[in-house]
Amino acid sequence: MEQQELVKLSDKQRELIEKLGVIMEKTGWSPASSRVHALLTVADRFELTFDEIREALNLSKSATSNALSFLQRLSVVEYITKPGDRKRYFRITADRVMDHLRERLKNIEELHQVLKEVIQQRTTKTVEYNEQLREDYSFCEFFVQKCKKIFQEWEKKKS
Amino acid sequence: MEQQELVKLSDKQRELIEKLGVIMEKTGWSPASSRVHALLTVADRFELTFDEIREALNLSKSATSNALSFLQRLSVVEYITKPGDRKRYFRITADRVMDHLRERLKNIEELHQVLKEVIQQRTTKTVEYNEQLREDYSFCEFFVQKCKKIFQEWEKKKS
DNA sequence: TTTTTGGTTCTGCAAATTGAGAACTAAAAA
DNA sequence: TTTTTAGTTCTCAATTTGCAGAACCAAAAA
Repeated sequence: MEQQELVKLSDKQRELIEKLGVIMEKTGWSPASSRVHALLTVADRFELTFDEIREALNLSKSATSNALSFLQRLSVVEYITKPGDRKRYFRITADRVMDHLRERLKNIEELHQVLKEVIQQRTTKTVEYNEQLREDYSFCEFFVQKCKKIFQEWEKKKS
Repeated sequence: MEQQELVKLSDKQRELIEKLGVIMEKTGWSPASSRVHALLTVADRFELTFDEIREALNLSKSATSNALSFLQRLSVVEYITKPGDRKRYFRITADRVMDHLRERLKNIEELHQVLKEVIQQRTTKTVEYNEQLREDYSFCEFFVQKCKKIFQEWEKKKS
């Protein structure tokens, strides 16, 4: 019979949750997922239980559960357990920013792939425009390759 | 009294419009905007009038108008006019891929900025996690800086 | 074996988004 | 001056999304 859990948040923390939340919403996450992620990022304890999260953000169980599944599917959040404790402790996965960017790079790789097909099927009459497209295509390639290098370089730097 | 305009699209072109469309929807564009953009990318003529666009995609005037305004606001699409012709000819703006990526980089810069605030307000008790956050922060910085270099390098390469 | 805990899934509603169709507008043409 | 053209804006209906609340479930505790 445990007493009421509580995650105390300062005004500054609440403000940061909103700011971070909006940034992640812009990348396509739902409001609830964005805020759960933000809460785990700013809270004083960085491992929070399901109920602590839902209480701190005033979410329903379903919203909390769905947000957590979503974030876990993206490998942005993981959970640990503690011996003799049935609860899960959710926390931000390390390296999440880099992984997130890697994920977004995939979108550009998709674009690159489709641009190739577009170029292949284009009429040869629009010479200048085709040149433009080829340039976009090469740029995608260049960019993706360079980004991968950036990731590698960073990993080397860390080790 | 001009005859019916027509933008002929092959099956392959229609397929590519859908593929490209989905990719752009993933970045947050509406279905209609994504398809207008895709049409302008794959059509044999790369400058199309309002009515050609709406007819080729079976859109309403309002959907066409809104999609075009949206794309013009992003500077992804522009229009030209021809002497003695009242119609506007819409087309894809050059360098759109790079500009699009630049735009997305801003999101990371925002994240970088907020991470700084998060770090400043964090309890000093979660030593390891704070280290992780600082690393994310530095990585953002590293990445943004490197990306800007990539853009510069590409521009130099072109000229 | 029943109850409690920690969460997931289902149902349904409210709000936001999207786009159709009609009304509108400004400029050019007749 | 009226009509036509080229496009914009308004209104509304149809989806879509996001989440609350309730029902549900499996494992542990009682």
